[in-house]
Amino acid sequence: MSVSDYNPEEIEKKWQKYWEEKKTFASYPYRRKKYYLLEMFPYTSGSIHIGHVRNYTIGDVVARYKLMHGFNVLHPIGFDAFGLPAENAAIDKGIHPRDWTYRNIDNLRYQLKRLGLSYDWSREVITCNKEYYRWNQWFFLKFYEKGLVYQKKAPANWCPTCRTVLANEQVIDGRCYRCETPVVQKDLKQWFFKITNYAEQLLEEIENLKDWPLTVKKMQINWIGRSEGMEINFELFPNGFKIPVYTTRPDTIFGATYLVLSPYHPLVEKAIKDEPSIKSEVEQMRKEQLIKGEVEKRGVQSSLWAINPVNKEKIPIWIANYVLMEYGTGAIMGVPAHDERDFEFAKKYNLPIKVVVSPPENNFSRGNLKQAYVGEGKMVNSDRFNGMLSKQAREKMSEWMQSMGIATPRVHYKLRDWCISRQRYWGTPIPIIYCDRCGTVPVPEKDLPVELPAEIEITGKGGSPLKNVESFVNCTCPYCGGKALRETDTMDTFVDSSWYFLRYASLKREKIPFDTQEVNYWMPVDQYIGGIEHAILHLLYSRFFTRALRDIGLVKISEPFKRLLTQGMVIKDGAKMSKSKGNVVDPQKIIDKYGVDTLRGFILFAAPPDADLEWKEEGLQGVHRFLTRIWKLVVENKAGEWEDKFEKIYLNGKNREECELQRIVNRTIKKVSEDIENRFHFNTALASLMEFVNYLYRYSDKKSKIFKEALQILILLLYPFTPHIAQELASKMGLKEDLSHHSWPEYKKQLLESERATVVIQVNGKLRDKITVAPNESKENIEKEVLNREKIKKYTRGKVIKKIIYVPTKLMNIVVD
RNA sequence: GCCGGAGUGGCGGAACUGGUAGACGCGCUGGACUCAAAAUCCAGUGAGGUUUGCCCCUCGUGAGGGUUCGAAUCCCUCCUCCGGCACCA
Repeated sequence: MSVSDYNPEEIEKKWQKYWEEKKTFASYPYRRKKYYLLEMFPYTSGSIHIGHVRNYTIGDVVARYKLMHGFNVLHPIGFDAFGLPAENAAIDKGIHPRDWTYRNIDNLRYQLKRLGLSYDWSREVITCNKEYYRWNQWFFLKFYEKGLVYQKKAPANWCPTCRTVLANEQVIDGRCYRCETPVVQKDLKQWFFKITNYAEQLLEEIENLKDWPLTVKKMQINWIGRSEGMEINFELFPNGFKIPVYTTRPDTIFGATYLVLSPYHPLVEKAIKDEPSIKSEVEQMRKEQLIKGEVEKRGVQSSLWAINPVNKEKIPIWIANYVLMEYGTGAIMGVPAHDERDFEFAKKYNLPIKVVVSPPENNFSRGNLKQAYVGEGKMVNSDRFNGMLSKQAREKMSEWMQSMGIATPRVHYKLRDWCISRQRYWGTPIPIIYCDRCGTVPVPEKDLPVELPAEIEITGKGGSPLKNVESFVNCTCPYCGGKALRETDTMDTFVDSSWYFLRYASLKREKIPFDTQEVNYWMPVDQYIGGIEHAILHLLYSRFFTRALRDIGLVKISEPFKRLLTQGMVIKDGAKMSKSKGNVVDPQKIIDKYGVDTLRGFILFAAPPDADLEWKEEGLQGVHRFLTRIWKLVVENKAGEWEDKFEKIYLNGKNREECELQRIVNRTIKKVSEDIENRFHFNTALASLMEFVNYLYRYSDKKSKIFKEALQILILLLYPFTPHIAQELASKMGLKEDLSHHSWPEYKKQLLESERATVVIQVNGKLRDKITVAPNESKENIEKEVLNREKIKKYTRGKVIKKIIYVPTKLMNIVVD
């Protein structure tokens, strides 16, 4: 490479080996103040990509920084090893999912180690090991006992050609990703976790997550989707059968001109019986509803009629594709004047539109609306409520309807129960047995784990692959001893990732999922770092799981992740890196060329962690140059032994240059510490280190003791970012200690400011001059001085000085007429 | 449509609570070293104007208004891009 003998590969491998042999990053409970740092574990696909490197590098900086502050840091890693791609590999390449997965894990582990990350490898978790997934089964049984698990029919994506169930991500534009056959929906009996039991808690307690990004919190709030309204009973005419509808606008009930049932509403069967000609129409609508996205509204009028309970009006009952069975009661009152969707529908089918809320402007002609009016206003056409404000009417009418026994207040959520059944092989078997005599029975705890059979043929055809493994399917009922069949679905892999952080936090774990005492010591995770794509599902499921385990008595806490950082994407040529775009950068190649420290340094320097990062090869060279400059600076100027009395640097400044160096050292320590601690702005921290290095290059007396001390500080500050070169240079300077055990330098407040401050002088807010003053100089003295300056006189001559604003040590603004 | 986030030099990005806009890096230009190149080191680098030259002036943070002594930062209106949700009654 050149003059410098900085050889990244050699020193990086050397220190990686050292850390591994010394178990530098092994952690044990109950000592000192704990700090649990976690990055989202990788899915076991092929190899590490730049996104992983970014994620794990950010974490590593924080881990090493916290270690230097004396924290007992828990920093584990593992592998999210169950999932669909393993089965795809089996189909495409004929490799057993298990072999594919373990081969990938070996590769990933090797690559992660080459990144020099400060992991406690002894805590590694691999979710496809039976030692791990048996506890998924155990939790399933516990949840079952608690009534948090139930089974119901639910539609699954079905490809008629492949004769298999597809995951949502395998359905592309309504077609099978493999053969492009249109996907149909098929009702299957599936297992659900009752996450909706926790909907209110999960929503309310979002506000306790003070250190989570606002966007993630907003996304979860929207996802849970709480709404308050009334359930109002309409009556079927003439027999009085009750049809409850849910609305958030009970104030508009006098404007209901029809009633709509979801095509899946139970009453629809009766409607079809009465009027068989609508059957095909209804079936068409049912199909339409299963397709994602908005379709044109359509419906059909049934032969049924309903009575509006407040005015006894007889209104028609329609069946329409825009009403969902899963939300509310599956039936709505149609108020076209005040609901956009009802309006669109009523226009299409010429249904009457009755205004009951008059907007404040109040000049709209009845029956001639261009669009629905959804805002607040004055009640009209609403009997005794006329003239009342709609907001008030909402309360009064609710009370009134309640007192008549026709309505009850209701809260609804968009959040649905979590369907955990997957018709897949490579996942955790659901521990359930179907017995003809005893029915659906859970596998007894003592029989866990229900092991995934090794012998399997995966074809991508048919239903659950486990159905064809007779030795798996056929079993005996644990209660009556008779012949029985096993459940052949496996669990959603989000179950695996909903508690892995608890498993990490426990060293004793053969006979238990985790040690409660240890987990109570380590939890919650103090800092969690990962991609924004997990903002909803993974993070919400983990919050649910933690609460469920709390209620079973296994953990104390409710929130698993105290502080969350969602890192931005890595962009190249204006697009997210992806194989299909062909813009993928292989981290291994970068490491081979520049070393890990350069790669880490660049990723940290190019953008703050929560912003997207633009990949630029040239930027790497800049960071490499920076590291080489440090290398040269230290190697050429180190002298004597590493001196561990850093306080000297605060006291020993004798001449002007030394005093300036002191000041810069102190400012740099402050800047780097605060950038890491408060904001994770590693880019600006590194920028200040670059400025520091540039200054040290210009420093004249490089043989002085104070200069050597400055170099030591530089190395300490550098360590979290580029640990290998920092550790090597420290050792070259004679330090025997591991830098992660060395204390972080502290700055002295009184040495941050210089004896002279530069004050900017403005006239009417425009920069005109600068002046250096003593920091404690009085406003009056500075004023006197400033107003006498020729430059300033030029602007004040002949003008009236109205005001002078002085911001001490920073700025003086002279305001003239 | 609704909810977030972002728009700053040729580029990535700084400016933390309103107080010198453009730190740091890349790129580019010039110089030193060299037979030459690479590497390295030093200097310059928002746009425009003015000047022999240091100087100095004007404009400038997506657009337009406003608040303020002072706005990239706060308020209003709008545009563009990115992400999430999307018939949830």
